[in-house]
Amino acid sequence: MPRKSPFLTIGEVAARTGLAVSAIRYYADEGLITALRSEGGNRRFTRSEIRKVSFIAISQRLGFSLAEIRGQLDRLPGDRPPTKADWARISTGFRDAIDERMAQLERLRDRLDGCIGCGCLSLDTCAIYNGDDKAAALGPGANWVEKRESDLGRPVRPQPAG
Amino acid sequence: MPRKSPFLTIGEVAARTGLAVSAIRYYADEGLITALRSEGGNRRFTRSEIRKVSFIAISQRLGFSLAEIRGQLDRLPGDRPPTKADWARISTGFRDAIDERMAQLERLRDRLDGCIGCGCLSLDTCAIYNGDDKAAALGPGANWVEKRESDLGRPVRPQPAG
DNA sequence: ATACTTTCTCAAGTCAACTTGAGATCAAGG
DNA sequence: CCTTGATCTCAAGTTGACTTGAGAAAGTAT
Repeated sequence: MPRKSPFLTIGEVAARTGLAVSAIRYYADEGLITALRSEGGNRRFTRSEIRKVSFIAISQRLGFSLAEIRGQLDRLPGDRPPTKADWARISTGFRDAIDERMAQLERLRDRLDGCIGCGCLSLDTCAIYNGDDKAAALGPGANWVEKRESDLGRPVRPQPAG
Repeated sequence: MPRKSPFLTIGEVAARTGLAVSAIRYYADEGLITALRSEGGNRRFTRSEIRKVSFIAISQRLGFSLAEIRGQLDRLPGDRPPTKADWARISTGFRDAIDERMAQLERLRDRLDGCIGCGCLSLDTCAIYNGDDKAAALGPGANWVEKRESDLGRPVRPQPAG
């Protein structure tokens, strides 16, 4: 084990963050975090990189993709270690994102209440599916409120399971 | 185009739900929905299958995986078309799931407020990451509140961008 | 110097949820 | 019957976020 250096090995970063070594390597290769190199060529990380890894892990928990996370990390200074203020700014963005997601769910739930009443669950009329964030362009009205369920015609045979 | 039958072609199901034909086929192959067959071997769907497809699409919007959705769909009767009550029961499950997700986010947000204050974002101490739903087993305290950032030692060279 | 662990580089595999493509067949209007 | 468009099967490709494996080199304790 490496003794005493301001730099951390990939294994240490992995241990500190609880992630797999391969994940850390992946983030470094993707440029999400910065890896320096030892004389022998092994990756070495500054402590501030750990914070970035933490940021990545937490953001993923909130449902952000690595692409989105990259966008946030790009807002950090590239020439100096990020300060508390730098991180706080991004944390605030987090809070906003959470609030937004919650508001979305709340709208969804309200609409759902109506849906439980009507029991429709039809894509074209369902308020959940056709929220304000995405409107599917659909054909003429589908009638999920029982129109005529008789009129059997063509014979059928069950699908061979598989 | 098929004229007048209580059964729908895969293309009609796709058009009604706004999904791709390949997606419908995939769901049928996976057994999430039931496909009957025409004499010639083409898939034929009852109207209630559309509702299932809608259910799948909506559930995915709420962040459920197909595996979870399958679990819900399995609760529907296999021998008869689902009634309004059957669907309402599942819709209620929806509502509960949304409420749960919202509660999770709310806890997250409250914890985040503390984090913005401390500016930590450290995986082992961060309240967001170490929520009540998952506790990472980590080593002895990582000190992200600046311990000693001096003591440079081993030389390093930047990683070849790639 | 030896032994042992860690890390390295690639390449390839995994999983979910589908999509795409090839070549053949079905269905329906004229 | 013929033509056109919809479907069929089966295999393989796609994307995101990694993991796994092989074989070699680095790093550290003794």
